[in-house]
Parts: sequence; structure tokens; C-alpha cells
Amino acid sequence: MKIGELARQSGLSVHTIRYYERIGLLPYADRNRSSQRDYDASILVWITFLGRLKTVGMPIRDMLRYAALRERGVETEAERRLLLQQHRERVALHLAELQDCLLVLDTKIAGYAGSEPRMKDYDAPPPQRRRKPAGTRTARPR
Amino acid sequence: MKIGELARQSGLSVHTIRYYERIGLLPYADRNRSSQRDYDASILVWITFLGRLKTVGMPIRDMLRYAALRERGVETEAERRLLLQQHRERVALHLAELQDCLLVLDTKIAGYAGSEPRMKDYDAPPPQRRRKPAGTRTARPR
DNA sequence: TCTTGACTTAGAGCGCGCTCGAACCCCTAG
DNA sequence: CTAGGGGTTCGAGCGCGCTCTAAGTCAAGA
Repeated sequence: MKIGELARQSGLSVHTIRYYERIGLLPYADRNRSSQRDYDASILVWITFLGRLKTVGMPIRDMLRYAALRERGVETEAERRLLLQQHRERVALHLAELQDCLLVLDTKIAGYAGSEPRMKDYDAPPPQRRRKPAGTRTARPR
Repeated sequence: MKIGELARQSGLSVHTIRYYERIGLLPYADRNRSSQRDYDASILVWITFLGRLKTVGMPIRDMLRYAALRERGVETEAERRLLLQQHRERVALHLAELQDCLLVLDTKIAGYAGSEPRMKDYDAPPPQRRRKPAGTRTARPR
């Protein structure tokens, strides 16, 4: 499979695939005799997994650590597990925070919806006095 | 309240506060006679709200739209509600995705933990053939 | 009076994760 | 034979959200 095909199948752009290889997220791909990358379908499994790590917000530098461990084989499994677990915790925290905020947002949305009892907080006119008349960009000389 | 104090109380850095004012996320603050920003505590309410929008991943450009509407007063409430609702939907979707991925991660972690039955997929040696011998950076001349 | 430290501005720089451009190569169909 | 549509490399550029620097002002305490 050439890079364009892999792009179609993986959803990554050709540019991104090359970029990922460059930085080490994707293993160096064999080239055919015209120096074109020739992929095995199995790479899709790894790309899918990377996609999931990305979805859960793992930064590339951590994916790189994972990828490096993976290339070193079975002996690194414990370490890989740890890496995933640690990120898992971070995600769980973030998830909780997200849900909290979502609740607050919902309350606020509900407040906008009802015509009478409105949330006191954020809807008052700007708490600071008004913006300076436009064009008066802090005329203090230096 | 001067900017340093606001920074302490809000958790934003002084730099960030000034940046937010510059781009319009925070209303232009009054200056005292030495040109120093003088904040009213009520600004904290707005900053807190901004923080929540940030937590739920709203890009600054959307916060700006919201802030602009807010400065225009009560008549823009419907629009603001819409803005929040739309973002709410995006977040809800993201949340679901996140939870899915977390499940998959957990399965994988569990796979690493158990010594015998391991997930077939991602633990095989790299699906591509091995990385080129180090140092052989694509010697094809151009 | 002098020092310290918090403040001011304009503008440059940074880390992240891509994204694109230039200039070139190679294969295939018409 | 030629045109088109893939592919290749290196390296620059971009959008985001800050973050920092330089050079200066100002006010309070020793």
C-alpha cells in the first residue's frame, strides 16, 4: 500500500503520515525501488491506537515514549502499562472536570431560557467600567 | 485591586491578564493616575466563567464572540444562549468519545496486567519491518 | 535620598501539532 | 512521447494560547 492509499484508509493526511514517521511515531517504512513508502495493512492497527491516544489528549511526546518502548519489545510491557495508566488517571480527572463544567453551563443555559429568574452572575453589564472610547489607544507617551 | 493581586486571586498570570485585555477577553480596565490597572473584585466572576469555558475547550475566538455579545447587554442573551448550547453539544460529543477511548485503554491496560491472555493487537513487534539501521538517513541523493 | 519591586507598553518568541511549498522523480495511459 | 498524477526530500510557515523581554515609570519603606 502506498502512502496515498494509507492516507485514505487511516484518515490521516499524507503530510501527517510523513510527519509522524519523521518524528518517530510511525516506524520507518520500507521503500520500494522508487523510494516510495510501501505499507503493510497492519500499520493501520497502530495508527488507530495512536488516534485513540490522541483523542484522550496524550501529547505526542508521550506517544513517542510509548512507541519507543513498543519497539523494544515484550520486556517493556510493564512500563507501557504504567504509561497508559498514568495517562488514564489524568483523563479521568479531566473528564470529571468537564462534566462539572458542563453542569454549570447547563444551568446557565437554562437561566437564559427561562424569561424570569435568571442567574445573577455573569449577565450583568461588564463588571469593569466601560471600554475606552474606540481609537484612544492609551495615549500615554513613553 | 492591582493586577498582581488579581493574578493571585484569579490564578492567571499577570502576563495572561494583560494579554486577555489586549485581545478583548477582559474589558479594558480603568487605570489609576499612574496608569496602573485598578480592578473591581467583580471581574473575578467573569474570569471564573472564562475559566470554565476554557476547561470545556472553547477556543478563544468563541469566547471573544461571547464577550462581545455580553458587552452589548441584555438584548443579546438569546444569541449567547445559542453559542453556549452549540458548544455544549460539541463537548457532550467529545465526552462520549473520551469515555469510549478510556474503556479501550482500560481493556488494554488490563491486558498488560494479566500475564496470560493478552490483547492481540497492539503489542506485536512493530507491524512494519524494522527501522533502518541508525545513521542511514535515506542516503538517496537529490 | 535611595532602593526595591510592582507596575507600564510594544513587540518578539515559544511549544505544539501539523501543513504547505519548492523542486524534483517515476510510472502509466493516451 | 508526453502529460498527469502519484510519489520523494528538506525546510519554512501557521494558528493557537500564551510567555517573556526590554526599557521605562512610579510609590513606599529603610
